Amino acid sequence: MSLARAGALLGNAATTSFWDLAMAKSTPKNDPAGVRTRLKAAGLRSTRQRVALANLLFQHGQRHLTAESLYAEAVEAGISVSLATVYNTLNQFTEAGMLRQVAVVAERSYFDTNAGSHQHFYIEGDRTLMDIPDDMIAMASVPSPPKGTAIDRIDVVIRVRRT
Amino acid sequence: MSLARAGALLGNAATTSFWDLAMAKSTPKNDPAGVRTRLKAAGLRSTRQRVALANLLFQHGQRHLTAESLYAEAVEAGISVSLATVYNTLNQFTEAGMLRQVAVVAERSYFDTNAGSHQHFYIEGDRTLMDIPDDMIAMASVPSPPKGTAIDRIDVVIRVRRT
DNA sequence: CTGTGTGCAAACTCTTTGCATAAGT
DNA sequence: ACTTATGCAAAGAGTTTGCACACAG
Repeated sequence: MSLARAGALLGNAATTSFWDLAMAKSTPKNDPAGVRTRLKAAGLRSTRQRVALANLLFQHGQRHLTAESLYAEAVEAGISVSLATVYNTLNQFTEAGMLRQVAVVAERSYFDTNAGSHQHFYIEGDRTLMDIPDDMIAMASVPSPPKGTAIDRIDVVIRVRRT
Repeated sequence: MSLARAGALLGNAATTSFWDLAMAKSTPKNDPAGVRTRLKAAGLRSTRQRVALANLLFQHGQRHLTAESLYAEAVEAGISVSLATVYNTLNQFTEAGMLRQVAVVAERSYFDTNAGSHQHFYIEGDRTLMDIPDDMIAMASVPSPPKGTAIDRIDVVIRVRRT
């Protein structure tokens, strides 16, 4: 497999986030963030909670979060929403391709507002994720998948600790 | 970063498993598997349960398992052990470097009897892990870690699905 | 003997679900 | 109106912990 192809699999091609798409498309007057438009496109009703959470997620520009952290943010922002709804919403957004779920540690699910294929640093002491700039990582060779299977995606997590 | 160095970080150097070490070292008469010797080296008492589990883990040659699957195996084999002890033992072995914990999905912890640095396929439908042969994967470039941190290890999971 | 390991059940964390109520289209 | 989403609490998975008893060194 060529390096170019391997690079593409790791997301070295420019990634387009949900947010970029939303902004590039129509932004009606009462939908400054384009969130309602985007929800409709995903077949999701624009409920108060979903719009509020989507705004928190994509407007505020936070990139990595857990259900608990988003819930805390919502409470902080005075949004009336239950933790269960936060979980449901994160799962629906993930299913709709607006978020990406990242497995780094067993005890917690991380969601990334950049749904494009890209890779992560995980800072062990901080329980924090950081994006790895696309042009800074590439695979030299990618193994062929086991017979009868096709590659869905490649996840690279570089675990670092404070020195 | 050179390719050679990047390769090493991905575990392209020959990896030596706990089992190989145990076999290479002393194998006393009443310890055909070398497990008791190895436990002592790790500062762990050779209790009936630990020896039995270690034998299941390293003698039988199973590579990837969860706490539940090891517990099921133990019950099957007629070993009297509790699920809590299986969890404790897996964690102790991991801490001692005899096992490696792999994060692939949020809902389950996988343990790998190959504690050396190497990478994995994850077959999504099957919830199954497969090792990637060391010489089949390499990074072309590895980003420098964030300031004030050092790379602990790099995990690559290639998610595949059946076609 | 002495101290560590084990078993059990209960606790805990994270996440999902059931059902009545609320709200979007 | 009609249907889907929400909130709450309860259930559920996976994992850890506390304490009395068992056992290895």
